[in-house]
Amino acid sequence: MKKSKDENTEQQILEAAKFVFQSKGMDGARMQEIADQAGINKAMLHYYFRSKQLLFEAVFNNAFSLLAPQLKAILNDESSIEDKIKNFTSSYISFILQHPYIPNFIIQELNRNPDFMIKMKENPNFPNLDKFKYQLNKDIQAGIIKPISAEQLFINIMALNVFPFLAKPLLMAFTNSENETYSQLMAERETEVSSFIINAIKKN
Amino acid sequence: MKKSKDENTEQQILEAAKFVFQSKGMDGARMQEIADQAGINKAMLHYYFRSKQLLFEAVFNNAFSLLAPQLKAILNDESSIEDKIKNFTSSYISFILQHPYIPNFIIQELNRNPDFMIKMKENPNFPNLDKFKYQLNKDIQAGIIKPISAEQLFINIMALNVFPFLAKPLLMAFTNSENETYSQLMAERETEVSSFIINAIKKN
DNA sequence: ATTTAGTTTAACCATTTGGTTAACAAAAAT
DNA sequence: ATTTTTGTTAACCAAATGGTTAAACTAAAT
Repeated sequence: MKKSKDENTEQQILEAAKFVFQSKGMDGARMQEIADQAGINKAMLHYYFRSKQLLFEAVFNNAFSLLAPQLKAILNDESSIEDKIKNFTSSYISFILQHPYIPNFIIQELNRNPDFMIKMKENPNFPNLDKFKYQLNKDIQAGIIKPISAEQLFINIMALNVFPFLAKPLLMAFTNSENETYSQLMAERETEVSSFIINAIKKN
Repeated sequence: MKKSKDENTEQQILEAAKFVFQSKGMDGARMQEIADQAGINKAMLHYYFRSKQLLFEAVFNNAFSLLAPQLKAILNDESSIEDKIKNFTSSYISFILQHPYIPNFIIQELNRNPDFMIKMKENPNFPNLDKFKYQLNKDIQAGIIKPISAEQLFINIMALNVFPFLAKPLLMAFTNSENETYSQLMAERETEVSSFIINAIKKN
């Protein structure tokens, strides 16, 4: 069997497809551009992935499976609520530095085709809020944390972490920053965001 | 001159284009679909707007000029910081109910083509943070509010308000809600978000 | 009544695009 | 050594797409 050769090509295609799909979206991406980016013939894309749709789904699933563990950490590990918030904030920011296009890509494509989410949810280890909710309610009853629903707190944590990267062009304009100063703003958020959240929910 | 007729057609085109562009984006939108939606011949689109690009820009600018006043309110009116946060939160949520596609559309298209923002910024009455910053610093020095940069606070306010609508499909999955229960969650946020922010920044 | 100017349509066009095919190359298996 | 399987390419194809054109239609101005 030829192994090295085709696994290599398949990987090259996925790399190229990831680059093109994540920067232009499903509708804006062109099969020819992906082939050029991978340095191969366009027919190879169909040889390995059959159609644009299936190649796209491969890229999307890859991206989603990178994001999921980030979320599981905050929802299911054993640390305290306060530590979870701190850990999530700092790990999310370093995640973004490695995969800057992922959040935008996922949000954009989910809005284009919300059915994607249905398939994802069928996965039995799709993250859920149960543990986080239980833990939060315990802290609320113990009087450590002000009353808030787990759903709302989860949304707030996600919002404060993810939004600044989604809305980068808009926020750069409003805060009157260049690329560099905006990155600085984002770096400051690593501590800023978690203390903001903790101030909001902690009883004094 | 025939006036009523053509102004009507132009308006119908804009309505249809808004619908199609805002739900499918520039790349996903088809001129034929816009024409069908408007109930007219495809050639009319070019007669009135010359090209897909120009028609798109008309729709984009319309959308943006609906959003801008929302932001100006929080940045430039005379109320206290606390009131601004409350007002923005509740007015933003009712804005979304009237124009549910706008935030997604703007964020998506700005990421596709950040140069759009450059033209917008050239507008002399493009919103800026100066007044908000001055007002916030005064409150911080007076000891009413904990130290935080105006940029970070502004980002946080935007994030908490806008993100839940951008990430609706994702958050519906995580919070395990259907359309109806998710709308309820959003309704709760009208008070939830502003008290969350105020708790985070107010000195006790 | 006729000219004039703007509006609308059907038919058409060139290009782009996702996808296919048939022939060729290179390993593996026999 | 030769057959078979797998990988790769260039050329091709049909459908879709943004855009154009020339003719027909409409209503106001003369």
